[in-house]
Amino acid sequence: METQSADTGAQIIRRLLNLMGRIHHALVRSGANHGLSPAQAVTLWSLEEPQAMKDIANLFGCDPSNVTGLVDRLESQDLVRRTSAAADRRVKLIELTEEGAKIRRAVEDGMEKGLCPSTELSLEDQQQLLGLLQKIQHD
Amino acid sequence: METQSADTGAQIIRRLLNLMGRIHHALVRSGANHGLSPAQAVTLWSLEEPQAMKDIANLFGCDPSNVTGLVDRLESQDLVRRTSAAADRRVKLIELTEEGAKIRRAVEDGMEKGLCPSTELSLEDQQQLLGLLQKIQHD
DNA sequence: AAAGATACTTGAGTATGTCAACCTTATATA
DNA sequence: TATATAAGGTTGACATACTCAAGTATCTTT
Repeated sequence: METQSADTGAQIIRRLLNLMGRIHHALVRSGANHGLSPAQAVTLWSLEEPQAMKDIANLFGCDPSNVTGLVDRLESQDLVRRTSAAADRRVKLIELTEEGAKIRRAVEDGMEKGLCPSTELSLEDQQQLLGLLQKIQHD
Repeated sequence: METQSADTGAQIIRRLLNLMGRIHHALVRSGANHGLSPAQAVTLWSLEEPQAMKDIANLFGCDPSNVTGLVDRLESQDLVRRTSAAADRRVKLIELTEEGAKIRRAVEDGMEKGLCPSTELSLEDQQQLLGLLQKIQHD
């Protein structure tokens, strides 16, 4: 029983890693169609809501100075804008420009076209999958 | 109905992207515990079986020349070895050394500890999830 | 007000990635 | 058979992505 459970867990991780590769690939590829590097595509993706630099760094698990460069390059393409937070002037909020939001939507569309569990699963299966994923992410 | 399905699909993608972040994070973090950079951890991970350079490039969706550098650095740490394929002498097969295999196993263990759907789902739910993931990956 | 923490930037250095040009080996076509 | 064409890898030049240590500006604590 114990070993069976561990086995299933390992298989799930393997499957998820594989799936992760496909999703990441779809995101990067769709971003590339709009002139984005992989890191830029991921950054833009995470900016549905404005975020502080430190939150982005935290999300990516990288050094804050790395985010400085990332945002610099996105800003020089007018996809993103730094604004100072009123409450704490140390904080810089990063938000999409109109152009950035447009590209983000285009990337999102491209992803759904390139990779669509919906097309591969019945509606029932989709809802079951969603339910299980929600259970995992109860944090 | 149509829109409900599209909605579910979008939610699934969002959940999976979130989960993807966690898994990738766990892999990178576990790799870092063994002195591996993110790209090196992913590369080692994909070498359960020996792979040709071009297969790795294809898997990562990157330029072949990039793989040259990756493998160079792994080889200089004695984690990986280039061997010529007998059938086609253009091809170079990359395989783990004993040391490389050891670290790969350690990384795998670390990942399962750091991130374990098994601990968050009942055995039934795990098997259901595995079944759904298998349906998605019928390729 | 002084000391310490937090958010971000800068500069130096490495790793990761692309592209174009090249060498070697296979394969196709004449 | 010869010759062209393609495929797998490497190299060199360059942009990007990353880390670390040090620095600036702004809170927060005492």
